[in-house]
Amino acid sequence: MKKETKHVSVVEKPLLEHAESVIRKSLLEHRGFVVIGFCEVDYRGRASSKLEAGDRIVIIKEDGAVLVHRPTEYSPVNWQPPGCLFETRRTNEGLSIRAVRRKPREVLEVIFKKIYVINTLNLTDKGVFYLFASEEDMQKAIVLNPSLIEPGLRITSIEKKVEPGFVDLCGLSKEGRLVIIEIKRKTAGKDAAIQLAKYVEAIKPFTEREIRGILVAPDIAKDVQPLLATLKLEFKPLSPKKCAEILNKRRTVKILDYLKTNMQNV
Amino acid sequence: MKKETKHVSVVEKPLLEHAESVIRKSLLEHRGFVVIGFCEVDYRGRASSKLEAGDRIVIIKEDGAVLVHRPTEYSPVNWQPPGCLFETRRTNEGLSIRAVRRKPREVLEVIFKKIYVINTLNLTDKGVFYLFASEEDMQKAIVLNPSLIEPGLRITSIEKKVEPGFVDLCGLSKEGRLVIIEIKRKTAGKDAAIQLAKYVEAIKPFTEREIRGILVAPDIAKDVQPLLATLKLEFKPLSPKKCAEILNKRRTVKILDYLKTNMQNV
DNA sequence: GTTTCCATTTCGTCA
DNA sequence: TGACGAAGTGGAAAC
Repeated sequence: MKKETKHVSVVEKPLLEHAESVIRKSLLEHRGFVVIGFCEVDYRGRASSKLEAGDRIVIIKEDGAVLVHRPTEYSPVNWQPPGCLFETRRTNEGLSIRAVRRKPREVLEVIFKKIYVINTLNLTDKGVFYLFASEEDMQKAIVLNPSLIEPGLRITSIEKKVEPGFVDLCGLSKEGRLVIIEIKRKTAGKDAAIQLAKYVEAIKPFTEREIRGILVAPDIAKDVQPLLATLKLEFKPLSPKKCAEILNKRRTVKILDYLKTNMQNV
Repeated sequence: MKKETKHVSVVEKPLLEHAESVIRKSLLEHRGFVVIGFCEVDYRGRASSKLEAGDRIVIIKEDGAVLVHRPTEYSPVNWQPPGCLFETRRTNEGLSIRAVRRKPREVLEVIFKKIYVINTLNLTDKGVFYLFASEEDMQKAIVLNPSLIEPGLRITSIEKKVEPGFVDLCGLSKEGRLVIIEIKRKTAGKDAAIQLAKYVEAIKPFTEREIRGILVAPDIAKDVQPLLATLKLEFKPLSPKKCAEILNKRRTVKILDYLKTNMQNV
C-alpha cells in the first residue's frame, strides 16, 4: 500500500511546529483528522462559552465539521457544523485552530498546549444507512396492517389537514364510525391526548358520523389515563419495535409512498 | 514519561486478533479508545438501524459512551449514551464490539473488518465549562436589570406556576400594571405568542390589576406581528448577547439563585 | 429562505 | 425514577 493511499497516518507527540504543518496540510487537502491533546476552547456565536484547559479528542472532518469531545459524555462539549473555514496559527499560548461559520456567524477556537497524537484521515464510506421504526414508520406499519389497531379498521387518509395541524391517520371502523388516530412513538403524555381531542372537535362539524379518537403509542403516562376518560378517547398500545418487525417483513415502501401521496385528498 | 502514564498509546494496522486483545484490555481497565477502521454497524432499540460497511471513526469513552462517526457530518450515525456494557468477540465476519444499554434496552454492534489504528486513551480533563447567554441567562439579566424591558419595571416573581406551565417572569410596571414576561432566546414564533396569551388569560381571574403580556426575544417571525396585535400582547426586542454582556459585568450568580428560590411564592 | 415538527433527540431539573 | 422543558439543539420536509 502506497503512502498516499494509506487510510490513517499517525504522528505521535509532535512538537507544536510540526503539528501545525501537519494540520495545515490536512486542511489544505480537505482531509479530516483527529487530534488528541491538551487544549482550551472558546466559542462565540449564538451563545458564548469558555472551556478551561484539559485533555480532549478533537475531530475535524473533511466537510469542515468540528467536534470537541471530553473523555466522558455522549455529546461534544463544543462543536461546529459542516462548512467551516479554518485558520491555524502559532501563538505564545500554543497552537490555535479557528473554525469559522457564516450565517450565523460563529467562531470556535481550539488552542492546543500539547498534542499527544494526530491521526490524519483518508477514509471512504459509501455504506448506506437504514433506519427503521421512526414515528413515520409506525404510521406506515399501521397503514399496511390496520388490524394492529383493531380488526376491520380501514384507513382512509394519511396526514389529513385539520386546522390545528395534521391528523396522523383517519379511518373507518367496521361499524362505520370515523376513527381519528394520533401516533406517538414513545410514552404519550397529556399533550398527545389534548391534541387528539382538538382534532376530534375540529372534525365534528364536517361529518354526520360518530367520531372515535384513538391514541396509538407504546404506553401512556399514568396521569393521562383519567384524561382519556374525560375526553372520551381510546388508547391502543403499539410499540415501534412491533412496527419495525412488520416493516421488515413487508418492505413495500414505494407502494406506501404512492398511498401517502394519493390519499391526502380522501 | 513512563509507559503507564502515557496519554495516548497508538497501535497501527493491527491484526484483528491483536486488536481484540488491545480493546479487551482497554474495556477491562475502563479506558477510552478511538478506533478507526472499516466496519458495519447494527442498532436495535427504540428504533433499528443497519449501516453497511465503510470507513469510520469509533470512539468508546471511559464512561461507556459510544460514538460512530462517518467521515463527514456533524452528528454520529450511530451511538450509545454513557453507561454501556461491552462484549467483544471474533467472528468469521470480523471483530465485533457490542455495546449494551439497559433501560431502554438497546444494543449497538460494530463489526470491524479492518482496523487502521487504535488510540488507547488515558486522558485527564478537569477544565470547567462556562456557557453564557442561554435563555436562563437572559432571565437572570432581566432580573438584575429590569430596565432592559422598560424603565420603572419591578420583577416580583420568577418561574411562577400558572397552570399551563411556568411564567418566566412576573412584575409590576411603574403604572402599577401586572406584567407577564415570556422569554425566547431566538426569533419568537406563533407558539410563543400563544403560550404568553394563555398565561395572561390564566392569571386574569386572580388579580384586579390590568395585565400586560410582553414577549421578550431578539426578534419575532413576521407572521407573529398581527397575532400580537390580536392578542393584545407587546414585543420587546432583547438579544442573548446583550444579556451575556450584562452578566459578564455582574457575576453575582449566587444572589440570583437566592432570588430564584425565594421569589417563587410571591 | 423561513417555518414547522421529528429525533434512537440529549440534557437538565424537579417532584 | 418519571415528567417536563430547553438546547449554540440538528435535520428534514413543507410552504
